[in-house]
Amino acid sequence: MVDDLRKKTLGRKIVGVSCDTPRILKNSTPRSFPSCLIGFSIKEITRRGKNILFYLSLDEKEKILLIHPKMTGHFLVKDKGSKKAVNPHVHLVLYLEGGRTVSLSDVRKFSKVLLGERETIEALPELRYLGYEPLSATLTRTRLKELMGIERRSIKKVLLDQGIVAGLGNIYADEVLWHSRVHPLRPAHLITTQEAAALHGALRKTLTTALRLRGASLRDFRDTEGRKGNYTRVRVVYGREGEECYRCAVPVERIKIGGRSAHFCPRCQKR
DNA sequence: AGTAGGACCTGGTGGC
DNA sequence: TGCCACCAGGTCCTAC
Repeated sequence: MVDDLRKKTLGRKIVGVSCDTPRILKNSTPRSFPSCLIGFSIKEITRRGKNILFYLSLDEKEKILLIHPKMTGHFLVKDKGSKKAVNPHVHLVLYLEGGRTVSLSDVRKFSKVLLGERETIEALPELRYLGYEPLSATLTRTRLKELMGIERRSIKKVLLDQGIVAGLGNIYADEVLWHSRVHPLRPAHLITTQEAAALHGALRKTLTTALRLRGASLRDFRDTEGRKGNYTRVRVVYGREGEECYRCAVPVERIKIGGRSAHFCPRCQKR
């Protein structure tokens, strides 16, 4: 998402803003929000965990627009005169100089939008308490093993905890556990050094592949052109309940862990 | 400390 | 075809 947004919007000035769903604006109103953004240019776009950060500037002034797309939010970028169908789930639009628009589409309206000064945004608990970036060099396999060592919760819950590793969601957590041959209910502190190494490798490989294939789209995700991601081509367990495990042919099972579904192979993922 | 359950929303799917 | 129950990639809150 961020790569696409960077390519298409960096350096452009915001000339208009509209929002039809006040509840997604967590610290402003549809009335105050536009005037806070108009005139600012998009200087940089980054990401921390699942939060997308737009760094904006106008003369000496700087602001950050934080957007968390939650489960179903995604961005669509269009040029003036685009013939693409109007998406009925667009709830926020940034109109850029030159006629380009950046729209936030979200069927379930769970997206979260926050606007503020750099210090305000960076101090927010949703950013401050985030854990390691899974692909950063600082998350070594040794460090991952240490992190797991102090957690008595199930490994699945721990992988989904953004305060430990930031950015993994339900699909990739299941995928990573299958590749690591670790059962999702295994208490995290009981994983072996070898398993931690497998987990570390699977985490890196799964996410790198997912990025290369531009996302999963097992449900709603679309890129900024409205296209689906291709991760389904390499997906191994998520959503394959009842189908044969690719390693041992035993049917994939699905259980609930912390209210979310977990898919795994009961034979090759060790409890 | 950890987890379950509900809340926030809408739409897709499968069963009858 | 229509209706209904159930399910959903995230996170936050309360209650146990």
